[in-house]
Amino acid sequence: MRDQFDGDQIILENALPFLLHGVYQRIRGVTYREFHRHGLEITPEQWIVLARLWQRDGRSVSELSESTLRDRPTMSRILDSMEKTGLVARSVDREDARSRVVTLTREGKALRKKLVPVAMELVARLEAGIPEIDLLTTRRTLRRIFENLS
Amino acid sequence: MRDQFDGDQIILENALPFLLHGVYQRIRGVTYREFHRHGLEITPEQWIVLARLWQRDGRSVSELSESTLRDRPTMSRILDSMEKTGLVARSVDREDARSRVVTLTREGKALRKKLVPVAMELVARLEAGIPEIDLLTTRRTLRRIFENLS
DNA sequence: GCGATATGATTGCATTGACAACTATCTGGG
DNA sequence: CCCAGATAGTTGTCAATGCAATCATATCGC
Repeated sequence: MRDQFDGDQIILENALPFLLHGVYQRIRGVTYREFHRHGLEITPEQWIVLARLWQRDGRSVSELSESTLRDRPTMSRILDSMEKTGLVARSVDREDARSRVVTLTREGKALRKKLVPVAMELVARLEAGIPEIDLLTTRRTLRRIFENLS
Repeated sequence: MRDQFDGDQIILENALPFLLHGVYQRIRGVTYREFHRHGLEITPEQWIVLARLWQRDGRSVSELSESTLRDRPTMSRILDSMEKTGLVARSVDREDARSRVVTLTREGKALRKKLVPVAMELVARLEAGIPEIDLLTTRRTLRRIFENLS
């Protein structure tokens, strides 16, 4: 606390929200450019959706929304663009006509082999030289912050 | 690494980029609503700009862009909205006609007394129950990741 | 002093994202 | 069986963001 506020003077450099935003933006930018450098016309947000569908294909929009931490309207539009570029298809759920089943196209499935190695390289790069214990502490702390704000 | 990829199976829950995004989104949302709950019609991004100007008033758009980790077009537009709501004013720099000097209005200055306590409450809430040492490790790790991607 | 180049700022375009409103469909109480 | 309320999804609006392009002004080399 005292490292982020000195009286009513604000020390942004030490503020976790500021750091988190900066680090995430940088990760996102590097990821985006790395995908495109490999000729993969995909955004990091679409990559998350693909990752979920590779785990288990045929999910609803709501389920994708929750499991990727995006709200439903956002997921709906991410799927719009993925449908337009031919990565996924939406069809009406036979058991509930309100619901849509999102499935990977052949192309969406095929991307896995290309994207996963790029993602692994990126993770290796961003974690380089950081002790495993610090990474564990960071994850635990981030999860705790998340819960604190629930 | 192995906690995020199991073969070519992806475990999003352990992926730092995924965690960072989720935590930041939640912080941003809570901050936004907390400001508005107090009748402060301000976005978290505008709050960062104000914090910088409270430290030292009269900065250029570029300087604000760099010190808040936003790109220049983004800063330009954040300033548009802040100018519209009367928080800041832009004027031409006397020493360099390309440059604009951004200054706080009376209202922009006055917000400090209201916003800082709300921000301090938020920081206390998000850090609640987390050992100081873990917060330090987390900050150090985030900075290291940031540098790794430079 | 002039032209090439660099820099500061803005604008255009597309995506992500929050929130509210709306449509379609389902489910439960009577 | 029908209506009220809940749920799934989409659309509208607005702000934040990235990238490319543009415009104005400065600066550097000759």
